Amino acid sequence: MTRTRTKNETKRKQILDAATQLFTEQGYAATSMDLIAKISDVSKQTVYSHFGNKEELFAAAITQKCHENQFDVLSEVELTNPYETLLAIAQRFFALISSKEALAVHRICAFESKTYPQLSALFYQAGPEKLIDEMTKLMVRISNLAEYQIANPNHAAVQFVSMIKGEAWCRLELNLAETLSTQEVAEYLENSVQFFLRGYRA
Amino acid sequence: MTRTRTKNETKRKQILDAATQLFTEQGYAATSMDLIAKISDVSKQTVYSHFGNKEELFAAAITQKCHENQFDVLSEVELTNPYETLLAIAQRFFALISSKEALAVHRICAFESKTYPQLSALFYQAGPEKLIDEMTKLMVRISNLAEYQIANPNHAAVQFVSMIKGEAWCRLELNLAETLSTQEVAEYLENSVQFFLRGYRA
DNA sequence: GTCAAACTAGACTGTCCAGTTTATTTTGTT
DNA sequence: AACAAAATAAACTGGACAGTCTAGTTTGAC
Repeated sequence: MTRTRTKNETKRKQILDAATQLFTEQGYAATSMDLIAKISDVSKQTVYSHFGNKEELFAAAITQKCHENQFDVLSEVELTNPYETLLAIAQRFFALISSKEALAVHRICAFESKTYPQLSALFYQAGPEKLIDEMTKLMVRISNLAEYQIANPNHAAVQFVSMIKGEAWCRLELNLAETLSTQEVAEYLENSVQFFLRGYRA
Repeated sequence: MTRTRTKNETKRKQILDAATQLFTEQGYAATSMDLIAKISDVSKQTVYSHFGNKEELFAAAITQKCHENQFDVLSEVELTNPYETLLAIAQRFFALISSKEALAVHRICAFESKTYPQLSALFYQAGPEKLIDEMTKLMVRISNLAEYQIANPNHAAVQFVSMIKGEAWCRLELNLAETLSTQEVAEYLENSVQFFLRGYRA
């Protein structure tokens, strides 16, 4: 019977949290293992004991972030008023993708996609793909209403999501968002939902 | 009269080309000045003589790339057939943003936007902003046709451009484009242009 | 209470790299 | 042809950093 002692799960979490924050904020190359150890208030050796090397830690950190921040399921929403429903979805979705965290993870996944294709695939599956799938189902349901006619629900889902992201998101990703007024965004979202429903009215 | 000798413009271009390629492919941190010198077939000292330091060279390289790859002016296109016109624009635009080069520049500008906000601003002005401006003018012209009614041409331009980018571009930016069939993309673009015109029909 | 494994602190190795220095060669202008 | 600046080659400096090693401390399972 060999004595065993489990590694401290709290410390693991501290390391992972610090790593996630630093990697997403500063990128892979610019983040040092020494700093991660310091910020997580743990010795460097402990970092290496929990995660074999920098690459492993990076993968673990990004993977964790992808699994948080999932967009809530929306297949069971009411559809009595498609405009109100879609507008609410649009607003929640825009808020999610505008968050500092989501933007940072997206930036780093895109940037490191050559070096870490598994991570960008993971990001895609946990984020855009999942959302498009959900939205496609919703489009089918809208199409079943008498007033609307959607020949290709998948295309419609992509069109809706892309439109909602819009150019505002492009500015956000480039860190040029000082000029972004909530008023303008709200108007754009309303206009877009109206336009979308008009385009698919039977 | 002091003797002068101009720096070799050819060498400057060699350096800038190598730097652009390496920076966009590998990022700022991962690209060394030694490698840039080697690839541009020039001594390291010459690199430092033409561009004072790494940051300057990086800025010069990205700036250059932003000024190439401009989307051609489209304000003078024919409008006898809006569908054909918009479809042609959609196809050209999608081809441009799908190019390896454009994707690489976008990735690095987004990633380094904290460190080099001037560069992401430059990218935005030379790319998205310019295009939206042109498209807005086009939307005004479409709205002047009897069959169409566009209350907010700017929103319409953003909607059109965002939709065309669509989800395919998201996959491309994440380097997940193996699954991208030209057939599917073509269908999506046609469907989107039709949908767009339907939504803004008077 | 014992013991092995988790943890700590910090020194250390080897590598990479930005930027400089030096000594020499090339080249364009006068 | 003369000369000053441009270019080259290669060594060098100093700092950062991934990963290892050592020596000692804490802790939890038995």
